[in-house]
Amino acid sequence: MLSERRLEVLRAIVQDYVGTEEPVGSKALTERHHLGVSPATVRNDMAALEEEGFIAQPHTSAGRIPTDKGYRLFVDKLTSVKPMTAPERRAIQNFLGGAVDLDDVVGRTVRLLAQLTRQVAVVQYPSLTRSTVRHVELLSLAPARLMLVVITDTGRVEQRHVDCPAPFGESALADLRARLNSRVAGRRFADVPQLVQDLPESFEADDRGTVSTVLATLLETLVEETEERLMIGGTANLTRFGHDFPLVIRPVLEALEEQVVLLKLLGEAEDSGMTVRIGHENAHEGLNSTSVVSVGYGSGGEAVAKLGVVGPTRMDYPGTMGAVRAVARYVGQILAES
Amino acid sequence: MLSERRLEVLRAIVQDYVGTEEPVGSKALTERHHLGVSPATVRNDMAALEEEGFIAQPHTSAGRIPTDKGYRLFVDKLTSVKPMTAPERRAIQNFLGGAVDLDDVVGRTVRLLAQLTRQVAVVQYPSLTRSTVRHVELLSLAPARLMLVVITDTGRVEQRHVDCPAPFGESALADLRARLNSRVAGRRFADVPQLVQDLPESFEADDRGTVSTVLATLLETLVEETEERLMIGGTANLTRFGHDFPLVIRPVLEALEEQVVLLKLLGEAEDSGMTVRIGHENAHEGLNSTSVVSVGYGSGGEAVAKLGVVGPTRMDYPGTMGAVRAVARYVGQILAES
DNA sequence: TGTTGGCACTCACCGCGGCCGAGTGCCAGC
DNA sequence: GCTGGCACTCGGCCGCGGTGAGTGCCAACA
Repeated sequence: MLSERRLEVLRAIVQDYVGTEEPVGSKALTERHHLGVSPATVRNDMAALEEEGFIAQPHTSAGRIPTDKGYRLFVDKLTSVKPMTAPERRAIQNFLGGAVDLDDVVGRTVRLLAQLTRQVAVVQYPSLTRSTVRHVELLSLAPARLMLVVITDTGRVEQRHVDCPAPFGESALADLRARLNSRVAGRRFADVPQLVQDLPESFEADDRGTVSTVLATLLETLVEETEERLMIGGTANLTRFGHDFPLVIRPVLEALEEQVVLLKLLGEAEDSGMTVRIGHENAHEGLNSTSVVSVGYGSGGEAVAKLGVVGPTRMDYPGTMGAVRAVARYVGQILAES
Repeated sequence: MLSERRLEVLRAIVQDYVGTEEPVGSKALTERHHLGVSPATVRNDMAALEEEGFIAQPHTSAGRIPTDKGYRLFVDKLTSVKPMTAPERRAIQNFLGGAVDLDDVVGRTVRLLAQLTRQVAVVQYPSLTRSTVRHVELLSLAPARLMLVVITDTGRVEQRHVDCPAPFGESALADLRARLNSRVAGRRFADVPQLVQDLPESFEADDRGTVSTVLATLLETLVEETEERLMIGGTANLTRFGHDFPLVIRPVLEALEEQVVLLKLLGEAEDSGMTVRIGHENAHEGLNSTSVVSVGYGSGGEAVAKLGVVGPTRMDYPGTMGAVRAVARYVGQILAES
């Protein structure tokens, strides 16, 4: 086990490196922190920390920088989330309070988070898994072509075209529309599949193909609708990455463009509580030199979606975690109110 | 006026510089292009071109690079749009053809354009104002509460609640729905107001209030929902900007995050035909070292929105313009079909 | 055993100077 | 008006040594 002082040294190294972006040496450490020991002692401690893999030196004769493992220990044991100041909290509330609709809430949240943390912000739209179907509408566009419109209780409207295997009469259409609505209206998305399962059987043999096609499209729509969307912002902050950034920034930009990657990233985080993934802890290769701080947010006690930031592993963890937590809390409040 | 050969020299300089990203000298020019004259002659021509401000030299003893003015002349007079090859066109069609809804069309278009041009792609959602109405749907939510859904030919769906002054029967609803659609379906938004003007008169006195309310809401939707949205992609391509890119990339990223800036950018372009804005021709300062190639697209002959790419002034103009034009054309087709 | 001062060593960084070569402008000749 | 020749410029590329921050090791000390 590492002694108390050695942990203190690690903490000091992390703090200095995050601040200066340069490898930190033993002498500088003793000067900037009152550790009460001489540089020589610190050197011994550093050697031990390096032995354990918490820090590394980029060149033989240079200072040390924290490794992913070092940051991990720092985040887990050596620091605590830095709370926002009262003015900051007020500013957050004011800014988010001005939102007019869901898109606006998410948009403002992204901008706010990017500004507060000076990093790339990612906000997932609230999950719609608990939404219900308000109405399903079927329109005939051509003899064998229908339009399916699904309206949810959250006011969302989704629309799809359906190419029928066979022409479908107006009366059959009206029939299907009526039966469909009587079954699914007011029901939760998740329940729709079994509610409509046996519907084709009650139709004429000629029409069953079309009915099945319509149902398949409906189910597909619901699945897609519950699929999570997200918004990102603050990509300009990537330019603050460091000197070697041309090489680093590209895979990050590429990863950020792949919503799938980001959704997986957020999905891997814990449902409740804040998650910090550091460097190589991120499964995606392009994000190996970044850290992701994420947390769930929701209108009630339960998280309906997640938000977070992506930044260099060399980031101000306490401050970032504080900002992420605070923003998540206030977004939850706003959602609960609206 | 510049002689024919001097224009040829300018064209060669642009082509070489775009390819190599390095200042091009007189000797290299004569070697790579069969101009039929010696380097000395080319030097004279270059001096003249520099005098006129079409090219410049970064250092006293280096080759020349085109200025914004040089690129402008190149685009206007010295080149033509490079058409896509047949396989490319097929690939575009296949890729866009797989889209399931408007969001998907726009998303695919952005990805496609970014990939084809290897630059940042910007696609504006079809504007409502220039669209036509495909269908208006009315649903009864409660005795005196309706839902109005407007579906446009571009696949966009807008939805509103209507609180009626008086209860409205199902038959009257069906009647209104039918008459409304027979009048406005297929018509442009702009024409809707006079088309429905006298509609209330043909209803029972009791229902006129509701009909008027519905119509008011419909008109309001058409007017109010002109909010333009857009999608961008391919920001990872910004890393191909050049060596000095850390300084250049940041304002570009910042500009791209401001949708207002981009909308203004596209708005400034001509409504029909392709627009190329080179370097300082862009009003926004952050985009002074980029060129923007944009074009309108639409389901019919008329443009309903714009799309384009943002890249370094040193870009392959013929190729980029070809790709932008081709994508716009096929997106228009897809929208018309769906 | 842990801490400290001393000391030799390493090596990235910086500034200097010289060389090289691509590219230029000018000019006289065809 | 084109061409070859020529002197000149100057950015980029070594190779050089000096500098200094930082290290590891060791002997001495509490």
